[in-house]
Amino acid sequence: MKKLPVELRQLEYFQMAARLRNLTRAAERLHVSQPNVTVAIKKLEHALGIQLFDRSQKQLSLTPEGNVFLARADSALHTIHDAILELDDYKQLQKGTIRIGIPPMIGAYLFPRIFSSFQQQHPQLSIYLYEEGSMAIREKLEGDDLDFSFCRWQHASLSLESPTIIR
Amino acid sequence: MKKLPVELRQLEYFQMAARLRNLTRAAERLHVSQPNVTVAIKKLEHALGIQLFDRSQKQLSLTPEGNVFLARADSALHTIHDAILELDDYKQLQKGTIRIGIPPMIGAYLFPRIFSSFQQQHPQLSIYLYEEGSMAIREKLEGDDLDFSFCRWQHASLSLESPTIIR
DNA sequence: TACAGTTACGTCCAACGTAACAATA
DNA sequence: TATTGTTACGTTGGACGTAACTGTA
Repeated sequence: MKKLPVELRQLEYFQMAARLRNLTRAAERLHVSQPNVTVAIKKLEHALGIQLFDRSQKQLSLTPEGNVFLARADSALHTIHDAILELDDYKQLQKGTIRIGIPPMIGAYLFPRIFSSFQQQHPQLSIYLYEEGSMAIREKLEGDDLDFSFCRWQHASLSLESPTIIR
Repeated sequence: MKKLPVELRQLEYFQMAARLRNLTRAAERLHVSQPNVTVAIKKLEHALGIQLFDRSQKQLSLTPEGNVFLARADSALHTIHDAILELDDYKQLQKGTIRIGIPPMIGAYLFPRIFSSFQQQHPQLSIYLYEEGSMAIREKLEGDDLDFSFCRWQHASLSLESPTIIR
């Protein structure tokens, strides 16, 4: 595997410049001085051995190769951005509280075993257990007062359509 | 869009360390000194606010979060790697020669118009035109002596199965 | 003691901002 | 002349390697 001749910052500068078609405004948005954007993109072009922008007009535009590369840069930056969001969720889960709704009938007989084994695996998690009837649970779940619940009904409302499986 | 707190080099170091489960050997493979790998990964962990490696054992291993992040890092690095390969192809095309096989019958009547408009759009490309019979063209194509051809036959050989469309 | 990882430190490159310059409408 | 991009330059943060230190089989 050859070493990558590209820097993430260069990709970000290029992405912004390509979107705004204007180095000055891109620099403002990126909170850096304008020459840095010029230089970063020039270095990127040199590293890739290809011209990304057409500078012949007043309004700069992407070359065809620039367009190709932009799509890839978008994808890579998006992937990294998502990874960070994903880890943020993870962190929140690690120190957070899980609010579970559960009907008394199930809760009394089935839940204790699950609960104690879960607590062993995730000692940093607090679990708040709401033992209530299905209708009350449904209301709390829709109001985001519960994270999830064990219960069952015929017609789920639209706001609760995506099922989540946690193992 | 918030600024990314991550560097590509950090991702590369992390990726190699995760694969080899050994910072010393990772450093060798990456052609950098071993402390740099330690520091880079620590900075990455700090930037992400999460622990990527379990260092409690002799042989280090990924934490669950580390595994999650590795998949994303792999994806991002792969995307950028692919982008560079794609541009390399593009560059080769830009300064290269396209070798086209075409049967005389088609070539004489249909090709001149296409050829001249293509030359206008890509003046840097040389086109070598081989006007021959289908069997001769097929042999040259399979031997990589032609880039593509216009012709038609019943049973294409296995080495020519992937069709390419260039517009 | 051998091996893997961390900490400390001095060096150097490259990213930064400021400022001067060039080009185009 | 106003606007946008480029070139020049001095400063500095951070990535590097060397070396000393820590911890564990």
